[in-house]
Amino acid sequence: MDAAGLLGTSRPEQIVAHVDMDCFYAACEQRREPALRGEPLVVGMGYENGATHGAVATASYEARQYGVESAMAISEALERLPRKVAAVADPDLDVTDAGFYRPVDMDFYESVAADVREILHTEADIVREVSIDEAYLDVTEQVSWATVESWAQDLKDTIESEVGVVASVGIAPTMSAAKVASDRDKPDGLVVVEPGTVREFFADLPVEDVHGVGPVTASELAALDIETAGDLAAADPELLAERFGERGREIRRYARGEDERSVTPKGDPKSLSRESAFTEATAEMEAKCRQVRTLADAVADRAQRKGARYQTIGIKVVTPPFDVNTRARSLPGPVEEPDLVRRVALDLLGEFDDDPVRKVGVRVSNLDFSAGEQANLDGFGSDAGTEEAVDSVDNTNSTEQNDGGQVGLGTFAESDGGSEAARDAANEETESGEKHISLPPSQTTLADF
DNA sequence: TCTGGGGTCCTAGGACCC
DNA sequence: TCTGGGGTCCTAGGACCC
Repeated sequence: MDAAGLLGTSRPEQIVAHVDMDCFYAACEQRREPALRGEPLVVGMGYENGATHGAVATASYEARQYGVESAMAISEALERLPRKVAAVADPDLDVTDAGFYRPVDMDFYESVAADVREILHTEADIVREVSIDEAYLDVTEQVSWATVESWAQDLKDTIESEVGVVASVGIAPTMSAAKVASDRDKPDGLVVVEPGTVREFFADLPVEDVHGVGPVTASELAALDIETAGDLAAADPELLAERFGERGREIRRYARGEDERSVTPKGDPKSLSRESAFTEATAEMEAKCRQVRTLADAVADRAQRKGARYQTIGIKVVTPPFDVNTRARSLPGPVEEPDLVRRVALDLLGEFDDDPVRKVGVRVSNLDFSAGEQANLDGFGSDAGTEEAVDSVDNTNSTEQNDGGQVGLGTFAESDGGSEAARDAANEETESGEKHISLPPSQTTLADF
């Protein structure tokens, strides 16, 4: 509609900075435990001190020297880089070729990331956080191409002196180029890609470096003799579209330095989920149910803290060797009802009764953030109508929410007016025998689910 | 190399409606 | 009874990102 939209690329050059913390989890551990600085250090997810299961979340550069990479199984990492204590005890091992292992501590990393974020928001007008350790900044209005490098150096210095972790920064006229630039000279990198040089900058890079090209696409591209970003930039767009759909055109545009995206702050999440793996695959229903209940409660709790109501509840079940199954069920309208998350998740899990399972997850999606405080009132009101939890297992805190004399909340009773009638209607089958449920979207008494 | 946890977007098929 | 075509919503899976 507006001129910028019609003109596309002719919009004035943006100046985009991509800020990427260097092996962030490891850096946080080193900040907390300075003796770990300069040592090979592995931070493991699903890992407990002294154990061998889990996967590498982050490895320090010293640990990477030994071939330890992120996403690698801890067991394999240990083969390449033994634990220091093990090496001390074992005469066959060299203590100098050993390292330290720590479990992930997200709460701590979050607190460090918050400190970094504060600096980013102080130093840039527009910030888009991509993950805990990465963000795009739009600094078009505050610096020029002539001054951006010293601005970036100041930013890096500030982060290091105030927070104690190191960032790499890439500057470019597009987001995709800035991202690659921040990675170019890690650790402690600072790379500026001037306007007009983006395609040239990409040309010799392997296709995997292009945003949106993962292992699967890369090997399919290799079969087409497309191995560098330059090859991709020069490839026939129709051929790519045929092979990869719209994404094919998109990765080609990125490789050519064409990226229309502008930096916008991140909006509300689209889904919330929790998952966790069993130490080894189990077919035992009781164990699976217990896990799903725990995850369902955790997800519902997060949704509540974020003020999100959800219309779809789903599970993920990973069966050996590594088959990912998802099941989901949508409700007539968004709700905030932890008990429902549990019941639906357990119900969906029923399909996998006898299957060995290595991992389960619970997700809510179709989120609605519009409710605000009304969600709490709704949630409370509907609680009264929902009968006791089906499985009466751990009801240790069942006493709290019961009466409490909530007369003071009478003001909203009006808006809840027709609910009881609607409820009754919904719980009966229509005369024709169809199960036609026509609840208004805000209705939360969905006992049938 | 048997593989953690939290997300996003895209695609394809089926149901359903007009 | 058979026939069109378009649109939307839902589910499931896949690829990708960090």
